Amino acid sequence: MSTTKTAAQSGQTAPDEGPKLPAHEIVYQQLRAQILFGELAPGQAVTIQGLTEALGAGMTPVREAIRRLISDGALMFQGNRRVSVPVLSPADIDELSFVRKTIESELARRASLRMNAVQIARLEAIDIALDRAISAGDVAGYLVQNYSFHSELYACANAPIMADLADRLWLRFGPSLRVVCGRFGTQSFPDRHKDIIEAMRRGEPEKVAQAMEKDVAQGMEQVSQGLGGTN
Amino acid sequence: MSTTKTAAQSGQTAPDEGPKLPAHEIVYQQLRAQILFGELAPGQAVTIQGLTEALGAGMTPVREAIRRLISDGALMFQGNRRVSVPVLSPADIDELSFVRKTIESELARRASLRMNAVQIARLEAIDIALDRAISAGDVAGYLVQNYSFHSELYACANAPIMADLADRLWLRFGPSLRVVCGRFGTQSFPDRHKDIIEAMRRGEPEKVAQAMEKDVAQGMEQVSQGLGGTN
DNA sequence: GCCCCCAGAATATGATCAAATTTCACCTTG
DNA sequence: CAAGGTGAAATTTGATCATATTCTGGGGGC
Repeated sequence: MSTTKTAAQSGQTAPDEGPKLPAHEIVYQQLRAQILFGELAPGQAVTIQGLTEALGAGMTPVREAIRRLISDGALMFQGNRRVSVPVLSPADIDELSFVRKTIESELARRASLRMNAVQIARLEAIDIALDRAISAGDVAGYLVQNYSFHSELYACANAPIMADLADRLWLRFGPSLRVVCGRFGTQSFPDRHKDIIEAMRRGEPEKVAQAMEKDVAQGMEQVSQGLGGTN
Repeated sequence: MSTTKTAAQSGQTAPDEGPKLPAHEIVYQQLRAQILFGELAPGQAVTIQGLTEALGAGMTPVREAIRRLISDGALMFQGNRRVSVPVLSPADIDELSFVRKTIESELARRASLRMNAVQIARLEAIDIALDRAISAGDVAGYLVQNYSFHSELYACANAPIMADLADRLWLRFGPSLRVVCGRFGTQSFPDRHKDIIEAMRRGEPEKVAQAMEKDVAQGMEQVSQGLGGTN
């Protein structure tokens, strides 16, 4: 009768990594990061068994994570039980560009109506880190900081559905963006993030939205150009 | 709708029956239809084991289907491992309305540039069936035909990403739409579908897009009004 | 060159483990 | 004495794993 687990959860405040979140969630986050930041190339095949040993996880969590990512558009169900990273066509990029421009500019508009000085400062800090990554030619760092900038901004918009949609869209062009940056580097940006921050400090939501639309348009244009040659 | 079990091993006499699609896909489609057409109410709890016996399927297919639907926004992961049908807040409806207006009007515009007379006729046939359902007070039929109208239209737009997004959005307000229709009936529509078809025959994409935007706005307004009282 | 057979991977099942909510008895309190 | 709250046990439900089955694709034999 005294065989109950007494030693397990005594006062441990657990320096352990998250014992709280389930395995399929961890696998999902890991795969998501790999796709967002370009560790998986467009067209690359993804197998369940490959991931089970690569991530040291069981089969069921990997299966569920893959299902979610397929639903996100981050992975593609190539008919015959095969799963791969999607390759973007020019038409796909065109669609993504349209949707991103409308949704993300609206998110930026809404965020600008709610952000306080502290939040804007945090955004600026991310942008500075982004500049450092560009100067250093750190492609991975650039991708991470660029995503952080947008993600942090959208988190302030108080619009969970649109923020979720925007997040999903990033998963679709993450691999391709990585390819383009690896091919041509990270320069060639007249940084619109500065415009966004400036307009935010002035309290001009329309200017913020316009700057965001330009930022998105530039980004998608770069992807379009970069993929035009080959692929 | 008592879905009898053992839909998996249908006889080999019918080659159409579906020996090709896996079980988790079937479960996904069934659940998707139940959500879209309001067999599940907002706020209702969804359990894995409940679905396994209700649909006569195994546990793994049900789990994967639920993951996909959570990713679609059709189901909600209520923190402590519980899954339920989301309840829409007014802010949610506002977001959905904005996104639907932009995406679906663009889809309608693109579709109108590509549709031929046969496709338009098919659309009109759906709209006639829709009118019949309204006249008969057939709420389920109304929901099905209304979805068919939009779905068929978007399938002609040659824009898979946006069509996919639109489909996902429908899953979010399907249950609430059902509640509203069950509460107030299906009348009160000055039918914008007629305007869409008319503008399409005339070859006026902008008119088509505008009519679609109004149709969406009316629909979301109705949901907003209908949910205002309770819930 | 075509067909059959085999290997490998994905799908599906059931069992087992862990967690959370619920139930219910017992104690405290008005 | 009755009513309400607290705590642990029990049931319900979700998560994970090991295993069996099925399907796809390719290679060898005819």
